[in-house]
Amino acid sequence: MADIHTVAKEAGVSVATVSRVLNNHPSVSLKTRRKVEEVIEKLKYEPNMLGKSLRSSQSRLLLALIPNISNPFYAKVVSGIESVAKANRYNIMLCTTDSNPERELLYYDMVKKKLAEGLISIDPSSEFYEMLTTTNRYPVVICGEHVGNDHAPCVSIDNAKAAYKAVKHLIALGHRKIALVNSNIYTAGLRQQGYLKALEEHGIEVNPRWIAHADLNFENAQQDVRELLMTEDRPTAVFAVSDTIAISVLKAAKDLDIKVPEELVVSGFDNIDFSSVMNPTLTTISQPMFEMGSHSAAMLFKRIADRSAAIKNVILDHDLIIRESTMNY
Amino acid sequence: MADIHTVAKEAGVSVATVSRVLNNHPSVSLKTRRKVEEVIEKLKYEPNMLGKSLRSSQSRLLLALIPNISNPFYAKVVSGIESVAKANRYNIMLCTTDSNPERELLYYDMVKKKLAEGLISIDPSSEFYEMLTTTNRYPVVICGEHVGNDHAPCVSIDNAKAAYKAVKHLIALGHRKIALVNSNIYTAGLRQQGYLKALEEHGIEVNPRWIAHADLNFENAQQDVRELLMTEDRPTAVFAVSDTIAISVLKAAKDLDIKVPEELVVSGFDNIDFSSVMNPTLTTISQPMFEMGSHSAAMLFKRIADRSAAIKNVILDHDLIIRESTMNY
DNA sequence: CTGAAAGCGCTTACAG
DNA sequence: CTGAAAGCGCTTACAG
Repeated sequence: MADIHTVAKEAGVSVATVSRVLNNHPSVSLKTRRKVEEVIEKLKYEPNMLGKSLRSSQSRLLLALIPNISNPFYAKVVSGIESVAKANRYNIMLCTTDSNPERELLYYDMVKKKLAEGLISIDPSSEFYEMLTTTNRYPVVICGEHVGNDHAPCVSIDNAKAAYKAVKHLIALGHRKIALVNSNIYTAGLRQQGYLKALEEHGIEVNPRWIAHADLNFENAQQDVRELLMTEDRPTAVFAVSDTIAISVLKAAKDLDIKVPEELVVSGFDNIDFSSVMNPTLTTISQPMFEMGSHSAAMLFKRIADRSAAIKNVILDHDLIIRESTMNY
Repeated sequence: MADIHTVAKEAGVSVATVSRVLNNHPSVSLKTRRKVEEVIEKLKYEPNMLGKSLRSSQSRLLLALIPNISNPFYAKVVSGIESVAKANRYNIMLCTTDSNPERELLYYDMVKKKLAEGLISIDPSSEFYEMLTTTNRYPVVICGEHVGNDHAPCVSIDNAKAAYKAVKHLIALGHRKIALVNSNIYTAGLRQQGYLKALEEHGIEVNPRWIAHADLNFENAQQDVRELLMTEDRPTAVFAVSDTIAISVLKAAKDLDIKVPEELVVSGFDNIDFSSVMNPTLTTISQPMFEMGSHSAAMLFKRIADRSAAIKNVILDHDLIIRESTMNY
């Protein structure tokens, strides 16, 4: 593969001139430019990014960390990130972590090692989250959670309040046997707070057997949820901390011949695309996914430009979307 | 940020020695190693990957291109890729393309520019696909399609045959008014061939009005599909080239009060997780997603190791999975 | 408008 | 077991 020296020699100019042509430096004469471009074309020369990035110490590359690609929620957030990155002529690369701290660290290392200039972590694991808020020294933004400090600014909705609102809705429908299906994402804790607060406000005692924990994977989640629904004294309402879990609840209910919403009402969280095509369609909380992404990216760019900039956390609005799974008949 | 020289000076050794410690070179004395490690720790030194990659001309990084992250099908393929990459101590980065040739080229450029050593393209756009099969000079593997040549080896199932099998199944149920819902992925063409072949074999005339085209996005797809179902002489069976489209068909049918499977049977393609939690559950074609990914990665490594290696295309098995959406009542 | 030269942060024969 | 030095492929003041 040709390098910049080969091109320079072939074109009868210095490597400095080739570099200037490559970077559209205005000082190159049209004639020289033409000749160099011709040689570049002829030799099919491709500039080596490693040399360029090393020298200029910028890769114009950002990382977006997501737990998995199965949850369509993340797709929307990422497209928000991409739109801002594009406007700044940066590329973004997607990294799936499976909520595995080791893998998160691996990508964080790529920032340390200068392969990328910064990173946005969407729904980080609690371990990674802890690390970021205590020892982080690199450009990082957390998306989907709002506890934070100077080590890593955050973009999120008010998760506790959103959960509170969803559970209030279930209570308003007349339910008092309300289950929570939790998961291992960090925000789940805040959503649980909202759930507890709503119950407390209405004097509903918390039944520990109705606080379940489910995997984000469908097959596992269905098994987890089935146990909850098969108990003698089963709940009449379920609040799940994620739509994928709520969809597993719908499926498990169908398998157990429990009618939704007649015998069981269900609320999810996230408003993923699939939630509106389910049968019944799913009540859920809608987060401003695109905006969460674009805000995160904007904050990251601020941090990259000024490592000591004071960046305010951003809390965005959310909506309760009522659909068939909690319709009153 | 400290660099290798700072560490060397502080430890009272040469940069060569620091480098050796970094790379676990066995020739370093225990005492020296200890001292260097101490300084690395103290200075929180992080080796710069750009310098390392430039010098050693390997980044140990692979790219996996997927059209979008909304389709859970890709998640499984990617995890197959990751398992093989991990075994080779390579990292993989996910890139979403929206089936946009420009974006595909952008990531291809990262390979050209040495940021990554190779690339696996899952369901490439036809433009990108053409480019790869004619002018590609870099380590690339195509996943999801099997036409190919020496420029880019491929891993796939026999898409035409799988579609043929699915449509045969619809015919066996007694249907003759069978619609095809197509999309813009490259494999769609092959799946259409299978559809046509099955009809032809059974002397069923092709009705052009029953060959529809849908976007892979839910909202758009539902609109596209609705038109098909609202015609006077509507089909009684639908074969969709992707599960996400088939799910849109289920949703549109529900909205139009058309009972599935009683008044309309539906088959999808891909066997994504959601297909089994739909109501009714979705008949579909299952591809060996994980294996498709792991084979692709293995082929890519072969190509990286030997740029002129002859690599055979791989065609894997598939299964027709019959579920409620085509049950006979 | 163009070139010679220094340097980005590493690795690796080579010599001792 | 260790170091001096060359070099990976670029960019960018500096000088002319």
